Order: sequence, then structure tokens, then C-alpha cells
Amino acid sequence: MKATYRSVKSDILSKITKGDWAPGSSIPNEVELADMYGCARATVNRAMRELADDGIIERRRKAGTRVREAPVRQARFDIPIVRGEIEEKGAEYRYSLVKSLVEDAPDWLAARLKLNANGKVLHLVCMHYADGDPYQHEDRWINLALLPQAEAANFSVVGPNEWLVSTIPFSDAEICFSAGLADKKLAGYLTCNAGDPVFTVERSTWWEGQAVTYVRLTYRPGHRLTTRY
Amino acid sequence: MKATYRSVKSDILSKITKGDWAPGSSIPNEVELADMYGCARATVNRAMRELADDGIIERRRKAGTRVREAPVRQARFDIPIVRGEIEEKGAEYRYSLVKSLVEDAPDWLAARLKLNANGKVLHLVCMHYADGDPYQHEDRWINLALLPQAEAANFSVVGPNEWLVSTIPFSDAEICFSAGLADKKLAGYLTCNAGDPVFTVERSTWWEGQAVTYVRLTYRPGHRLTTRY
DNA sequence: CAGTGGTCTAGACCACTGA
DNA sequence: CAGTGGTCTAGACCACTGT
Repeated sequence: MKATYRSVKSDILSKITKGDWAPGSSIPNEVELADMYGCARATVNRAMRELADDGIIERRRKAGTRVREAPVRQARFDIPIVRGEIEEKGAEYRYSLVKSLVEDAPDWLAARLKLNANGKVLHLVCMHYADGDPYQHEDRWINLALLPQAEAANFSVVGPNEWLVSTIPFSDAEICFSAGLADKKLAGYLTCNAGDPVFTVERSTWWEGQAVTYVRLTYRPGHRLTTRY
Repeated sequence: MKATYRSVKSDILSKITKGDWAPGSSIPNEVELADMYGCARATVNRAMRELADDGIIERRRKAGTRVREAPVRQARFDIPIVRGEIEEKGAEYRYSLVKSLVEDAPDWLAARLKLNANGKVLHLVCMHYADGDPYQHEDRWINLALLPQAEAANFSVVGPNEWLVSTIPFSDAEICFSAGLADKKLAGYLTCNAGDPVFTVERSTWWEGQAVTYVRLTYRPGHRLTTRY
């Protein structure tokens, strides 16, 4: 019966949930714990590091480790690619391009993306359907200064998200959730009523400091984003 | 010039973002990388493990490590305690208890929380204010079968969230975001108009398999939940 | 079966920071 | 200054899982 970092982690966690180690109180140091569990210090270290990442405990050199008073619990959401999100539900995915137009970046967009000058952007409007029903409306702007090849891409076949992922694999992003109202136009796309509450996701992405794209995704009424932690 | 796990991690990441290692392609194994960077295998392992946690790469025994095709990007949200959320903005926090009543658990609640029988629950309604303005409306049910002492607690002084955290430090939770409409009653509490779109957070929590509480938090119109990743 | 990642060890040195 | 966590090492064995 040797202690693994998992067993150490779960034992410490249960000591905390059971109240043996109360919030705010301090926990034995790594050497002592390694001794208690009969394992190497590195094993305890990994267990404790993960607990700290999870926001359960707080560690400081010299001061030691304490159980957090106000647990900073974090939830992790998978940021889904629409196609996968729909197909995972066992529904058939369909995509359609509604509009594609080169524009000057409006001021609000330049501000959002921290664009230097009001350059050209490609404005795309798309719809995503699940089993034929409207699922998500996509309103997207792509920075043509960074991605001039976007103008030549055929977005009626490949969705802009998938195109972007394969063009710029990884980037920094800011994501923002809010509640909005469907206006008449949106209600038309989503086949709902104007005035219906809609869940909106906005995402801005940058690559090496340069704006890539800003997108506003609006889900059909009733959409929920769920996770466990 | 020795390689730390951070330097290894960021070097690998940049090789991926720069396109040296394309999505879907496979990465040298740990021993080779350790050799390349002139460090121990454990160092490479930690770098790679974190990249895998971040959803950048995918690792399988024997098959090796590959760059993910469809990056499962994840966003982490801090699940805030209202008080902290408000005070962090430099605003003054005020709390008030609107209603406190022992009820039989309605069916929908029993279903949500997987309650065995329709037991007694404590139904609380509270308001949270920032600088005197309505910030969040809280509609909460606490399982009295698990927490009979809740009935005796004085929730006009301590908010139920803070009380719960100090009573049951850690628990499993399901959290759910959605968009809703303010009804007349809610509009009154939040001093907005009926029909305004409101951002809603629902959270159910369990402790060792038993239902603890279900809460529906409704933010004043315009609220946004933002994060970076 | 053999290659790859998963984990553990015992020891070491370092970096930070509270007393 | 001294205690605690942060990280690295060199080596070992194990657990999975493609081939």
C-alpha cells in the first residue's frame, strides 16, 4: 500500500471537507506530510500543487500552506466549435453563409480589437443549424490587414471558425457572456420572436499582439451553458 | 543556460503557434526532447503535462504526443462570491434578506437536486447591492434534511453563501448560464423594466452525494461575464 | 511485445519571504 | 536568517496500448 499523488490529494481534500483542517487553518508542511504518508516529498508536492491550482489551498514560501477561507472556485468551460457541439448531441450539422462583405472597421470594432487604424475587415454573417433548426447566429469580423487571404477564402463551404483554426492555430482570446434581446432581424434568423432573451457569446482573438477576429455568437432562445466543478 | 519546465513549455508552444509543429502532427517523445533541451525527462514531462491540461496537445501511451487538430480550448472562470465581486470593483457592498421561509421542496427542485423525497427546504430570497444600486438577486433553496441548522441561522446578517461556505467548505457543483427575461417582480427588485434581458446563473451543489442547495442568481441588466484564455 | 507516457524516489539547490 | 515551497535530476519501475 504505497501512497500515490492521487491518494495523497484525495486524502488531504477529505480532511478539508470533513473539517479536520478548517478554512484558514494551516496544513503540515511537505516534509511532514511526506513522512505521514510514507512517500517522497515530490509526491506530496504534486498533490498540493494541484490542490492549489484548484483553488482549495493557498501556498506561500516560508508561511506554509493554508486552507483557503473563501474558496476561489473555478469552473472550466470547453469553448466549443459549433459543429462539434451540435454533432455531439447527435444532431445533424448544417452551415450556411448569409453575408460576406469587405468593410472599413467601424470605430467600436477598432476599439474592441485595439486596431491601430481603421483598416479593412471582412464582415461575415453565418447561420448554424442542428437537424435543420436554427441553432446559432454568427456575426464575425476578420482583420484583413493580418489575414488578407481571408478575402479569397470560400466561406460558403468552410465555416470561418474552422478556417481560422487551421490558419492561425493558437491565439490569445477574450471571451464574454451576456444576455441580450433578439431584435427583429435576429428573430428572423433564429425563428423566434423579437424580444426573446438570447444568450450571447462575444470573443475577440489576437495573435502575437495583432487583432485576428471579433465574433458575436447568438444562440437560439433557451440555450444553456453548463459545466461541473 | 539550463532549461526550466517553463522555458520548455513556452518553446514547445511557440513551435506550435509558429507552425513548425502543425496540428495533427506528432511531437518528439519525452526522451528526445529532454535530450534536445539538455534537461531531465521529468522536466519535459511537466511541460508536456501542462500543455495537455491546457488542451494544446494530446498524449497517449505508446502512440506518443500530437498537436490537437481541433484545439479544445477551455476558459476558466472564477466563480465569484458576490461580496468579493463587488468589493473588487471598488464599490460598497450591501446585502439584504428579503424572504425566508420553510417549504416543502417543489417537484422541479427535487428533480434538479436529485432529492429522494419531497423534504423540507429553506427558501431564501436576498438582494445584493453595489454602492446602493441593485446588483444581484438571489433565489435560494437549502436542503434542511442535510442542514437542519440552517433554520436557526440568522441570514439577515450573514449571506447564505458565506454561511454555507463556512458550514460545508467544499462540494460538487453544477453551474449553468443562461439568458432570461426580468418579470415584473424581478424588475422591481433590480430596478429595471419588465422584459429586460437578464443574465442568470444557476448552481446546484452536493456534498458527498447529498443535495446541499440550489440557487438562481440574476444579475441586473447589462451584466457581463468575461475572461481570457 | 515493445515503445511511450505516468509516476515515484532520494537527494539537491534555489527563491522567496516571514519573523 | 532560517523555514517553506519551487524546481531539477538521474534513475527506476509500471501501465497502457499500438503493432
